Amino acid sequence: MSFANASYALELFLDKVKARSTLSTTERNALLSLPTIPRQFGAHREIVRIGECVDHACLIADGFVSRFAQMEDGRRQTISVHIGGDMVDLYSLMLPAVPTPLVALTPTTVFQIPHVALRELSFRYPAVAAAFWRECAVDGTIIAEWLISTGRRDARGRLAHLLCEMAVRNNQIGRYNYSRFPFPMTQEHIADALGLTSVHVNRTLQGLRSEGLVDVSRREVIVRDWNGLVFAGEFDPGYLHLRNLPIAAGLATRR
Amino acid sequence: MSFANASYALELFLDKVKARSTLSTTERNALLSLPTIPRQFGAHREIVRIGECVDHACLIADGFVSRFAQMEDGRRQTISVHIGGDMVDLYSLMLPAVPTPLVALTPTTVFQIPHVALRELSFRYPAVAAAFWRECAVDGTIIAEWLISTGRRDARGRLAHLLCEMAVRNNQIGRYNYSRFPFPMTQEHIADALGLTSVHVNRTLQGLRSEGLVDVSRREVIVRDWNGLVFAGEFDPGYLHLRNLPIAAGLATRR
DNA sequence: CGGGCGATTGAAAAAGATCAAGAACGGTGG
DNA sequence: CCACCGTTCTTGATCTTTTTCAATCGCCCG
Repeated sequence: MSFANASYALELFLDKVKARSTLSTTERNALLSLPTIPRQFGAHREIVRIGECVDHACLIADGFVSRFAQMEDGRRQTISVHIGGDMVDLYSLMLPAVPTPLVALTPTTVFQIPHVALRELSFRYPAVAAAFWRECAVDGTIIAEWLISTGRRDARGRLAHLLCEMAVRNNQIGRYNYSRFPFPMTQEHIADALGLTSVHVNRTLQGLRSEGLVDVSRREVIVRDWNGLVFAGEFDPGYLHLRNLPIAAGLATRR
Repeated sequence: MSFANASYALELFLDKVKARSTLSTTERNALLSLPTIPRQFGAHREIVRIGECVDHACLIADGFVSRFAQMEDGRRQTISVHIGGDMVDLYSLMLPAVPTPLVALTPTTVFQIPHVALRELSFRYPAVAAAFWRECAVDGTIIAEWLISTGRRDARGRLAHLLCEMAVRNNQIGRYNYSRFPFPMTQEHIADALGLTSVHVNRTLQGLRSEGLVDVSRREVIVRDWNGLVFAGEFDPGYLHLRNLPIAAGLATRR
């Protein structure tokens, strides 16, 4: 089954926006009528290049995308990863010069939405402008959470936290549940996202499997013990700002 | 000399906004007439508490403030640090529930600006709204840069990067130059900002000093070799989005 | 069937954490 | 001005985590 059509993607995005902001019917419909330019990207293709000055934002319909920084010696740090329904670079409306490139990890369908259209929509409906602004703020809190994880958790904790986040986000778009979702990152990609080496990710993954917490393969994640994984990652989903999260009890909480 | 008056603080903030957005005279004046509620905080006092739902943003006039996350076992990760002229939590306009507390490291003068006033201003002047939104986006890129640093640089690189950033930001508010600026963080604070232990920060600091790059004390930073420090931290100030940065040649660049 | 990418393993080295103790510093009260 | 106290800094020794390097394995795809 294919998820690669524009109105479906816009609906996924709207679902997420609705979980964080309140919009009237008119505003929702206006958002759903945003113009879109379909684009296909093969695996490993760059969706936006560093330095480029973009005049559109990218809405992912299907696929898996990551944003990363690259150092001169080749080291990489992934800043965010994205799945269907994510408006990957809404912030580009305010900062059109791309600081960190976007790459497709799997074949990906993207709908480009012109900045002019987004601006016009925000101008006509202040509530939509606020909602967009709020989405950007949430993106910031997610990056902050990654910083916390990278700065203060060991490899096992970081891995568990990342997997929990991806479980919840996949669940939110309604395609999958917590116990099993697609996960096309290589161990190298995971390492880049967690500030580790792929060798260490490999060994840590084996640890999580042998603890009976989770199985991670190149295609998908199978969660064996959700509460255990949440505990290992000290995962508290509040930072994702999704209302009505059907999370099981026993979540770690930060003081 | 005291920097603790509201119009001076607003001017500092406006200077930064102007470096990133274009505003008309009317808009600038409107921004400068924002109402402010002065607050004083002693060292180690919490400026906003976690979980609290705020109805104002905090503009720092004078002092040094940090935002941090705390784990259950007491480990801390600092997410951002702030100096005079920073509107620390503009994002709270969109996400009023405080996810990470703010603490004063030194005696600090804060001017609280009511959300209603900020909202009214943005409503009347769309360019101001855009400027605020852009400020939030820049805050996000700074956090992303911290993530990159924490994920992919060793202790020496992280330290150098942090010191370069603070040099530039202090310089931007026009009080100090690159070679010497106040820096009231303890080695423990620095460790919390870099995802290290204070012991390791201590040793790394000694390394930087013996390399002749920089002297860091509890009061101030004295930069001995700016280019060397920039190189050590692979520092490229672009992410701060400050126009007309009078940076010396020889900056590291990311591909 | 072959090639290539990604996963896996082992051994050794390095970076950083931990623990514990002592020195220096900064501010306070007498 | 000095003595004292708590905080911060400094140091050494040791332990742990993670990286590095190098080799092999295995699987998927053309």
